[in-house]
Amino acid sequence: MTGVTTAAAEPDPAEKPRRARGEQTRQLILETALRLFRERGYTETTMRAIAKEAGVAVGNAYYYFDSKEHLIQGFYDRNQVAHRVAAESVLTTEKELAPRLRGVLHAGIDVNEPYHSFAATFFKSAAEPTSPLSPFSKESSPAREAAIAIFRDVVDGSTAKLDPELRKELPELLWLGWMGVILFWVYDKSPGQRRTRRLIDGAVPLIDRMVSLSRLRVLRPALRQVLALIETVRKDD
Amino acid sequence: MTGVTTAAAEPDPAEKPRRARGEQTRQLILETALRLFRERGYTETTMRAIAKEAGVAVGNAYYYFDSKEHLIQGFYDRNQVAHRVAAESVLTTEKELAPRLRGVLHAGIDVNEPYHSFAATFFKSAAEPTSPLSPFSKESSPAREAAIAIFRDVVDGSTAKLDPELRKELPELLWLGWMGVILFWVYDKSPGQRRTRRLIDGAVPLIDRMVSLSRLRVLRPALRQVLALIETVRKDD
DNA sequence: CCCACGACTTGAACATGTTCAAGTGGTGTG
DNA sequence: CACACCACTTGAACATGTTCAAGTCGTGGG
Repeated sequence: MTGVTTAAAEPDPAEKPRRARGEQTRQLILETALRLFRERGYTETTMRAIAKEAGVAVGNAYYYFDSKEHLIQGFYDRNQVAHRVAAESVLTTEKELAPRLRGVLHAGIDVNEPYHSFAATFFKSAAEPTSPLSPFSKESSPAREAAIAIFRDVVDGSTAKLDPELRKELPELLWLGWMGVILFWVYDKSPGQRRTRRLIDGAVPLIDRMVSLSRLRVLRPALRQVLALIETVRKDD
Repeated sequence: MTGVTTAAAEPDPAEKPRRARGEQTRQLILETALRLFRERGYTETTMRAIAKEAGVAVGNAYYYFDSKEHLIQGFYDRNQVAHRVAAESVLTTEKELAPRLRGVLHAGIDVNEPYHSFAATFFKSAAEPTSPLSPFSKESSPAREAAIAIFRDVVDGSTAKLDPELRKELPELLWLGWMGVILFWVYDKSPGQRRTRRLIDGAVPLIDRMVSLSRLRVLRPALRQVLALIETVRKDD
């Protein structure tokens, strides 16, 4: 917008011949910001505080990040990677669909747990459809794809037998469900967010059962109907 | 919070002995704000502009509304009532579950349609869990109950035969689904939001079918499982 | 070696949501 | 009728995200 460095960030190091110094400052600002967010919360952390703490001018932060919200993207990306790592062990150990899914979901909550108190605060940023932080936005596309890939792994690495059509759609559906869990989690005020844990433990067997049932003859038309709906809705414009 | 008039608003006229003048000013400010929101969008409308246009001081707006976001609650309540009215005709005409539900959902979109462009802008306000504007918040409880009541009407006024347990839970589940539709609608950039219409037309028969199927013996355990999950998750803390 | 370019940095200025101490005026009471 | 109370109103002051014109400085080309 302002002819300034795009927010594409880390996963794209082959852009302009960025001098090393610049990247260093960028990281410094990001680190500082995330630390302050963790320590004081998102709203309570002012851009001035971030700049001061990082030892730069406030305008400098805006040279690297289009807005305060854009700093969250860093958090976003980081957690995505952490989720992948945390899910690793279950995905190599378990072979059945249910425990694989359960493990991945719990791992996701584990990873986010330390940030629950302020995740809620900046969650609103992600909710705005026009925001680049929205999980459905173009800018979030890489992170989204990476997240969906985890669920593809959950499905493909499992022994579950299922309709090929469903198999194709399931990862994205599970990701959507995961978004729902996150939404629930953000609103969850129970101690340790145990309601979210209960939700996961209750929903996984249910999903597992429904996936099994979907092979029943009586349910065949229903399944086709579901898949047709997805198809219809997905078509843009 | 500031010992100031609570935001309970219109549905509670039997509060403090509010002088007529006050209520008048309150309405004036609200009308002006909603008009400007519609004309220029939410973000582009400044509190100063609202005050100026309404011919009052900016501080006066804050005497009646705790924040700019609180002005949205007015919009919220109003649309709730409009939805009820718009749904009336289908609910008296149709007797089958599917068309009743379909009619109510389409009516809801109809009512919101004129505000789509800026609904997205302030949607973020509603998304923040701590915000009184959240559909799950205590403050939204009356509006939420009213909305659920519509869906209770959809179910109870229909000829559909269903498990009594499910019957009890269905209205709230349908409301939750409605929230999902709204979420989809907010993100829907297709012309006239036709994808949302397609979603409704596709999902309603599906729900109808699933409700019917739920009476099948094979699916009995699955239904029980669903209901048990709801029960478990609902328990606070 | 010098210079020009452009990446990088600065901090004051700006826009806007919000607060607050100081009124203003109508009304019920002595 | 005068007074005190209190609902209501005011606008300047404040906090904070964001912008921008003006630097600073290292580096590659002449």
